[in-house]
Amino acid sequence: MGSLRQRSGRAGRPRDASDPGTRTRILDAAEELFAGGGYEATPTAEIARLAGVPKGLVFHYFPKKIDVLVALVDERTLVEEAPEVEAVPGDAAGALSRLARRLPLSASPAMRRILFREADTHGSVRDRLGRLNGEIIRRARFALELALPTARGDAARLEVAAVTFAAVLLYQESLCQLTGHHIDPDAVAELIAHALG
Amino acid sequence: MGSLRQRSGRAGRPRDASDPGTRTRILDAAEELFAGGGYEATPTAEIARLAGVPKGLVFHYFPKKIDVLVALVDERTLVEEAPEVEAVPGDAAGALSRLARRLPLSASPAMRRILFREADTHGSVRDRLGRLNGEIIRRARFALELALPTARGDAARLEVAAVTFAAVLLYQESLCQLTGHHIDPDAVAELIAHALG
Amino acid sequence: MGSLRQRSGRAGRPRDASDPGTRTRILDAAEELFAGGGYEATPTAEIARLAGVPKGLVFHYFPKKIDVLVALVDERTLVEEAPEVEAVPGDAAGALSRLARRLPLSASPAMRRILFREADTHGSVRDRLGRLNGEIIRRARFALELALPTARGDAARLEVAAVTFAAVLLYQESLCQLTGHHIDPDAVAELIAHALG
Amino acid sequence: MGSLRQRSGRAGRPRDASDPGTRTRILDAAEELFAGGGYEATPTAEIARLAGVPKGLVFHYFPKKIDVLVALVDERTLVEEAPEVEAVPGDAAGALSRLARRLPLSASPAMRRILFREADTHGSVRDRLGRLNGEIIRRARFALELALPTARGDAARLEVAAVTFAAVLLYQESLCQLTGHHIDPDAVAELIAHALG
DNA sequence: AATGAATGAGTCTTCATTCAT
DNA sequence: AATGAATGAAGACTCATTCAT
Repeated sequence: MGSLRQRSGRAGRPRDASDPGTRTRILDAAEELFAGGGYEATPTAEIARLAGVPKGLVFHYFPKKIDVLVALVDERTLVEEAPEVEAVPGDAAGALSRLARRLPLSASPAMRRILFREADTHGSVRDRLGRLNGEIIRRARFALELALPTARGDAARLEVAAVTFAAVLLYQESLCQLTGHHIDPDAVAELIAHALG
Repeated sequence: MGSLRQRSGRAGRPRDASDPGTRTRILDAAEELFAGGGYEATPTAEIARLAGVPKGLVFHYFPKKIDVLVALVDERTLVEEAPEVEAVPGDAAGALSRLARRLPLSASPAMRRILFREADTHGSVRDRLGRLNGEIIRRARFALELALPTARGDAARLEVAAVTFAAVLLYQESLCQLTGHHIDPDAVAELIAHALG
Repeated sequence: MGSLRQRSGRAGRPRDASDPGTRTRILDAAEELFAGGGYEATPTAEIARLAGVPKGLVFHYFPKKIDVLVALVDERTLVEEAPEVEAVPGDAAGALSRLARRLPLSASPAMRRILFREADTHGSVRDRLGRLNGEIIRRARFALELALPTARGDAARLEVAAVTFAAVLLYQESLCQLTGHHIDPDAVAELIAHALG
Repeated sequence: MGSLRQRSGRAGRPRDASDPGTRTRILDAAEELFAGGGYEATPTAEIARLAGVPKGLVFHYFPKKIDVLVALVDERTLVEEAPEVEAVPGDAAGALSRLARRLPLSASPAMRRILFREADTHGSVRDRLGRLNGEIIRRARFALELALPTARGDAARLEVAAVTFAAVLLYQESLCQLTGHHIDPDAVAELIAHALG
């Protein structure tokens, strides 16, 4: 909150070089508000106010309110091109930790909260979350396979390890925020590595 | 205009022996609807319709809509009196699995989904979720200590194991529903036991 | 249920030259209705109907119903800049009568009725009424002092005269309406002048 | 407030000697609440709660809510049998002052506030207020005629004096409450006597 | 593209009133 | 007479959405 520039000027103002553009400002505002109070609880008028644009303009860029959420999810939770996994054979914990730090999410913490919160009610958000989770699992599995060539035999356990780690990675913030209990991905990585080692 | 409101009213029907009671029917309906579409998206009128009671009666029992949610959380997510943990020394996986099957939650899956979904926006729900999580962590830790007397030395790792397992337990349904990826508590129990063993 | 609310909207008609403006029309309607049936007994929908605007527009200009009353009191019961009191020495009755005709109230009779009726329950209205009364008392006292320089010695009686006259002025309409008994400010002015003369 | 006995017992309880009776307790509660917040703003449920009786019982005694107000006005604002006016010839001020102290109103201050507040909207209340005012005017006129036999010639001025004094008497509390300005009936009596003297 | 007044369906909530017990 | 659950009409207020300018 308070991070967005307020724009009090009227129409026709020349675009400032540092002006991120109206559409972007609207999305910035929506991201902040959806993460804070949730999609349902955020009136479009509030988005407009925080973005510093007139109410009607939001509907110029996003004909329906849901389009704002869809755009946010589409544009701000990209699954990045798979970076190479640097796996040192034998160092499963390190491989997972590195994965954690390169989450294939260009998503801000705010976007991650939005993903969880709205997945329940909005199919497109749920799809995106599912795909993200799948991608993380895939990479965790791959990292573990690289780090522990000998463990390949126990595919089932490896899968469980990958799924568990993915869950921890994606949910860590929600977990902390909702339950008040911290969970440290690195420690979990270490635990899992031990289980497989 | 300016005159007195004229209103008509009628009294209720006799209570059937198998009737669980109006208040219970309202809570049943609310549980179903909140779990399905969420608290915000569920009009009180819808609760009344599903419960088979007139709209006004919902407010007779629950003066504010939020009171329905609070009652649900208060009455249907009880942390049960700690049952004895049956821990066979050496069998950490079994101890955790048994814990999973005796979740100190009298909560239905629906209630668990409600807990997560609404914890974000409703403090009292969040409190309850935090307490539940804390309780599960405590019991998991205790179960592990009983099952693995020798592991007591590594308190930190034990804690990570407990926290991870609690997260999996509480979130399993949300995880599955939101991401489409199943996570099997028993397999995770086995994984964790291996890590500590 | 659980889906997004679909709504339809339409935009407003062009403004006629003789159109006093929507906000003004709403206030006009509210003034009439509040004076007639009272604030509590007037639904906002009724205000909208009389003003010829859709229900929602009332809330566009006045977010809460009470804001309509407050705006009415703020904007339509102005205490005018003190006009000169024309006092002919010796003519106290005339001075008071002239004061009566220049009540420092731009308030219509309707607004005066509203002031009394709602002062009971709405602090801001009560404040305004108190200030008006104070102003009238002040002017009545001043007028009497100018008209009766010799009476200045008896300050207490002059004060009682001013207070009584102010009460009659402010309440005359309510008195008549509520009790059915007319009270003529000029006659009271004459009576009071006699008492001081 | 707090002056009414709370009755928590159930039906069939023997009537205590000091028990004023259910009907009376309901009226007591209503008087307090109507004077405090007004008739419209007082739910019948609130009356029942303050009276310490179940909601349904209010409607047993008073089938419609308005009947409570009507009963209050009928039974608690009696115009007393005219007491003799003690008028000392020549002492008009004293005659009026004595009248003020024997207001032909057995009404409590609370009832007087109710009379004014609800007269606007409820015909029967307005009637009663009109009759009271008429009675006070009549007595004031009579008192003045007795005290100032010589003033009889000026009937019009005497009438104005009576009307003004009646207004002050009836409205004194409302005036003070609404405007914050005190008005002293004795001082007004003195003023009026001077005008006629 | 920009603006904000206009629209009205929908939501929560209140409350007088009835009636079986 | 006593009790409180039951009923539903009405009212305040919200908000996505449209459109003239």
